[in-house]
Amino acid sequence: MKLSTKSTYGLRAMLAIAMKDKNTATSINDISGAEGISVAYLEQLLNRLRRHGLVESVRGPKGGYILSRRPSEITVADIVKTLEGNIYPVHCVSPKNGPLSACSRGASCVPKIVWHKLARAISDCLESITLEDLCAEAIRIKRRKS
Amino acid sequence: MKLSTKSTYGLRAMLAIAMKDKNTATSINDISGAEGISVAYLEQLLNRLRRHGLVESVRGPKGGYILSRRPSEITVADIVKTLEGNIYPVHCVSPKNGPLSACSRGASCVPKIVWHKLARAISDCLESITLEDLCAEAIRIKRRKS
DNA sequence: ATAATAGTTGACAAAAATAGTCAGGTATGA
DNA sequence: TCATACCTGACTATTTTTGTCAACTATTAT
Repeated sequence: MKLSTKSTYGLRAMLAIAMKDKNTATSINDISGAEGISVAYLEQLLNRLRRHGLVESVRGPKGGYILSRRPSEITVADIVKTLEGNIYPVHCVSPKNGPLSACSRGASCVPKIVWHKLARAISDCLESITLEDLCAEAIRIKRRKS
Repeated sequence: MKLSTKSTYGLRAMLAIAMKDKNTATSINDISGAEGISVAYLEQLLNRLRRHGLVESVRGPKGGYILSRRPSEITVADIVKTLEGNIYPVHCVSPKNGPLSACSRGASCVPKIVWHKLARAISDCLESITLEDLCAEAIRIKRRKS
């Protein structure tokens, strides 16, 4: 029941990009320096986020990444789903297994009730938090310090 | 963000034990046959559940396992915590890291807000479901079939 | 007693996932 | 045309998962 570093690093990277002016791209090098994550690993993560349409890249000098939607339109669930592959705690409740999520144990599988509830709880939680929320919190913390 | 088979198998085993009369022990062999899980692996899981006080063992012929508390007093969270080690999606929000869960990133770590909320959502969900609930559901399903 | 049943324990091992690294490539602006 | 910075795929070490196996201990029926 662990999230991998992909999600935690990915969220930190996305937050770093979101905190900048909309027109200013954030380079991997900047993120690496600020967050202490290796450049090569960040490349992998941001590439994935770009292919899933969460960020856009700007090449050349002064290049980097910008959000492809407004911070209020990007949820933590979007980021986690992209980087972990999916968000489901047990594969039998993944939508891939049909709309009624039938696994090999059939419809009378009682434990599946639990995993469905859990999947819903996780989904609801992560979908309720946007990058805008986190930016606001970051600004609040910064202000409190000064 | 995956639960291991330890949790899914473990819950099925616990449910099998809970479905039997309180005074009748359920052997690993029975569970293995009914659930299609290997005897050797079940031994590992039930041992852990016993050491954490969720089941008691009865040795010798007609032996097996019984619940050490009433089904209404055992939650899915108990089982998952025992078998996965803990229930926290990110180690930085584990209580081991102090009451305020300080990680190396300190108190001003904004992403931590997310992981705390997630940990709470998961915990609340799994703590709200008891073995009694699942037994009731199993009986309901069985009745519907006949 | 003793044989059969059934839990106890620790060590071992294959397979998969994680957490990166690395080399070489492409696009862009000064 | 050079420096910056993204792009891509392949590769690898480590850790976790998912078990297996062998030998042992306790209990009951005969």
